[in-house]
Amino acid sequence: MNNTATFDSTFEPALVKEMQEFGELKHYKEGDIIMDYGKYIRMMPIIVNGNIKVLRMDENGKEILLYYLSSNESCSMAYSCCVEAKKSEVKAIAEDDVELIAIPHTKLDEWLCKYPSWKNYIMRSFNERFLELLKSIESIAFHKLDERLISYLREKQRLSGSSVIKVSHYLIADELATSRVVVSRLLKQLENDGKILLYRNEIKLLKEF
Amino acid sequence: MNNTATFDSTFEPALVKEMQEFGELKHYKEGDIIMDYGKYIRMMPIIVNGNIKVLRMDENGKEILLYYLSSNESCSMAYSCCVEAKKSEVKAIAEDDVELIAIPHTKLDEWLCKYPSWKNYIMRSFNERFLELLKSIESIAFHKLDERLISYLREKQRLSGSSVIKVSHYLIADELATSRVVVSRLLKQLENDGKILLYRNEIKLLKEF
DNA sequence: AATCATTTGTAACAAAAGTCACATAGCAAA
DNA sequence: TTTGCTATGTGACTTTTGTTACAAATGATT
Repeated sequence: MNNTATFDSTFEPALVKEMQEFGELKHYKEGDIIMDYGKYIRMMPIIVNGNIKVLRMDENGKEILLYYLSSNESCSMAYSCCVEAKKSEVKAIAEDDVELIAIPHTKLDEWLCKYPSWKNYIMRSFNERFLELLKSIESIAFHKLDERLISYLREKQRLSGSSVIKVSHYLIADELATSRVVVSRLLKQLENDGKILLYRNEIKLLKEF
Repeated sequence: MNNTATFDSTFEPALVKEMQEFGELKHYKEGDIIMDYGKYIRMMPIIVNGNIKVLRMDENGKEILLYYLSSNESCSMAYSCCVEAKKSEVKAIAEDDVELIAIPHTKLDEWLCKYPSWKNYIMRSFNERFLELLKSIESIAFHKLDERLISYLREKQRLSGSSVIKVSHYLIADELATSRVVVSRLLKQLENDGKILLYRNEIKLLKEF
């Protein structure tokens, strides 16, 4: 394993060394399913680069986007699942090409007491994920679809670093837990307002957006 | 401190002893604010008996119910906030009379390495709270108000152990993040369907509910 | 009993979101 | 070029939710 440059400032040298020794560097391509509902989780991922989207499905198969994980972040859900040997309640998909370090669950506990920086990282991670879920709840409970759609597009822009977003209206509808027709309608409204341009599988955000 | 009978099966004797020594038993009356937005959190609560409701407010002051905490449970949010010396992002109110043990933040870390049962408790707590939030998201995103209202009433029934629920339509509307008129309308529908009986500040759930 | 604050009921309407049906456009493989 | 699949556009309609306004009921307090 290499590519841990960014970790050097976060973790103690001895921990970085252990991470290099016991962590396994994994690669995923865009669209790969990294974690799925009901699967046991045996390792905790720390993302080196790329973005992961985390989804939740209801009884009827409808999925909603919970949050994204980016470089240096980790899924705290995975952590507590590992420690407790639980099955996953969420699905994780590579949003683009992803490189991550898989930490075997046997080490998670050990490091918690051994390295303060690890404990802090885990706690910060729990807190961040908790806040992401709160943000998600706020978004659904307090904001109308047009606002949620705009937030969604901004988030995509932030993650990809580009104003050209490659998605179909169907995917957006899925991730916002609504229907395609509604999304098309709202997007067309944004286009009429001069905020965006619509193409097949592509949305271009203008300066006015 | 006494009243830790239920903890004996969960925690090592030595830990129970430490909890008795360092934990502070606190009492709250129904409606007391146990934790508020922006306040620093310096102790982690473990509930001995009673129920606590945890709320989240948006920018405009509207609040939504996140979940309830009952006996033996704890707010994992408080834990990570303690460790990181963060301000609270949520509000906690005593749903009925509450007794809790306040663990000072200095002990949290120490016990994590010292007592496996403590670490397990904390991890389970994180996981449970995470799942509560997922449930909350599912409820808002996938279910219509009539279904959410029914779940709400059932939860109240479960917590109070009674089929007679003492709340105003206003409170329900607040906690479900909707308006009073809508709640009254849906409740009246349930009454017409022979599922409940409506009184002032009181809802009686019938067998048919 | 009269007063008052609070809660609940309800009509009427507006806005938001969901659904159905079908047309059209874009792209790629045969 | 034709075929076919997928994506998008849009009208028409329904359902759900939100809003406003006001009436009536309830319970506590003078």
